[in-house]
Amino acid sequence: MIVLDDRADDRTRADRLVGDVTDGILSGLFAPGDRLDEASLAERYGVSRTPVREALRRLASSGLVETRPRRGTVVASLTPERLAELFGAMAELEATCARLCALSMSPVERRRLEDHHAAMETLVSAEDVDGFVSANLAFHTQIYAGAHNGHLAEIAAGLRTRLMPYRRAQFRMAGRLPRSHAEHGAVVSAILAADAGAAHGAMLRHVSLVEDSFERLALRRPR
Amino acid sequence: MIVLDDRADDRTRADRLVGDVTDGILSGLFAPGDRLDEASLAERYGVSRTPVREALRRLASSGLVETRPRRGTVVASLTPERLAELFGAMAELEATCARLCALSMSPVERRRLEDHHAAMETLVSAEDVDGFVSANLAFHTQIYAGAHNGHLAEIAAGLRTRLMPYRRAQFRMAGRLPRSHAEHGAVVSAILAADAGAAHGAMLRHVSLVEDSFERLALRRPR
DNA sequence: CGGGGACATATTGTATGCAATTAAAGTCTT
DNA sequence: AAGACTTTAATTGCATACAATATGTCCCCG
Repeated sequence: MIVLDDRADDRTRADRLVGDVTDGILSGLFAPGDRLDEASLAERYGVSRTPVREALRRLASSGLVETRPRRGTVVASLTPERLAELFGAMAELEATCARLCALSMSPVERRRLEDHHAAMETLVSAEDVDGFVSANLAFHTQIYAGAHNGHLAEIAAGLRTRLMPYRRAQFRMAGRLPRSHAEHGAVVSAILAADAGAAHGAMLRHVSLVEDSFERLALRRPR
Repeated sequence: MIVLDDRADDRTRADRLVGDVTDGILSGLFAPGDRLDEASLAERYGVSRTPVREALRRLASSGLVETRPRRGTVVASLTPERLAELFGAMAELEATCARLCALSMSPVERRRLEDHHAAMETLVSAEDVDGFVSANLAFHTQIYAGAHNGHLAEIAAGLRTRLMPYRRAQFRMAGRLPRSHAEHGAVVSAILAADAGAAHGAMLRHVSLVEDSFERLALRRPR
């Protein structure tokens, strides 16, 4: 039997739609406030309304879109206040993870974190923004994992993806790379020294500074 | 003209099912590990499979049930490790909120918190467990609100609800009421003194102790 | 007597049709 | 001409039918 492109994996259509629509939102194809009409999405992706509905419901529970009964779904548009809350929550969560890392990371984990941070130095000198962005994600993921609390890690990672679209241009700001790297250094040192308070503070400062740079960006290009 | 309770019932069937099935799980009607078959649920609640599916998906995203593609849905059974993670995450979140309270509660909020705590003294002396449980929820809710971060508050409140069934019997343990009240006292003092570190520590200890008492309970009555 | 495989059954995933509700356009009255 | 009511179009909510897949059973073979 000839199997067309449809049978690549056992993921359901709704699963794939969640990914596709998420990408659409993150890429700007669907802008905040845009109406996500079930029939149009179904046609666009070549499926029926049923899996589209399921995907939209899941996106709603993750906060990427907002659905009101019988009134349809729109891409979530975050008010500046709400956005600040999300950034603040993420900063606190990451700081908490860093604190737990300082307390409970295994020697191997500490070593890997140190190595990873050292390796990022190269990316900074080369001004390899894309490489840094990707390594940065890995760095923070290591922090989540080092907290040894899967649920905290889930929450933090979820928040990070959700805030991704609002952070894209950040690392392209002049001098942001070396600064981020230096801040990472403070976090790593504190964790290696098992200084919980310092790790918390350093991470809180780091993520909050990223937030600041976002806000300056947002002010320059409102809406 | 006559627009009294327009909010009467715009809830969808799926909305109601989420509530019903949640109650069923929390009340023990559906035990962890039980299979939640779409057709049976549809018949039981007198609806079609469509809203049942939607409700199950939402419950899955809240963590109350687990769904695997083409393999159906079962009531989530938390392993002891997973449960410990959830309690740990809640402890950290509440501690973070307490820390933020110490830093940023308004004078009015501090006053209200102090008053509320003082009023709980009466419930302790009277050994009014139900009253204390309810006042306890209000106490922690004030802490969430005092952090001035709606998203953190949402996460913390969600976790608290999810863990509710595992905490029910706790306050009935001998001597738990006065002890909890004393721990609250430490938190309140630290917040009133604007001592962020102490507030964090006191809340972390408080919630972790509650967790301990749960674990002793769970060990005594396994499954 | 045990194991592997084909078949049967049950359950989920998807599509489609209909009903209910909302938002909007148009009409009528004052 | 402005506002309110009626009507109309569009979209969501729900039900049902069909398709695809996992699970359980039975038989055959070793």
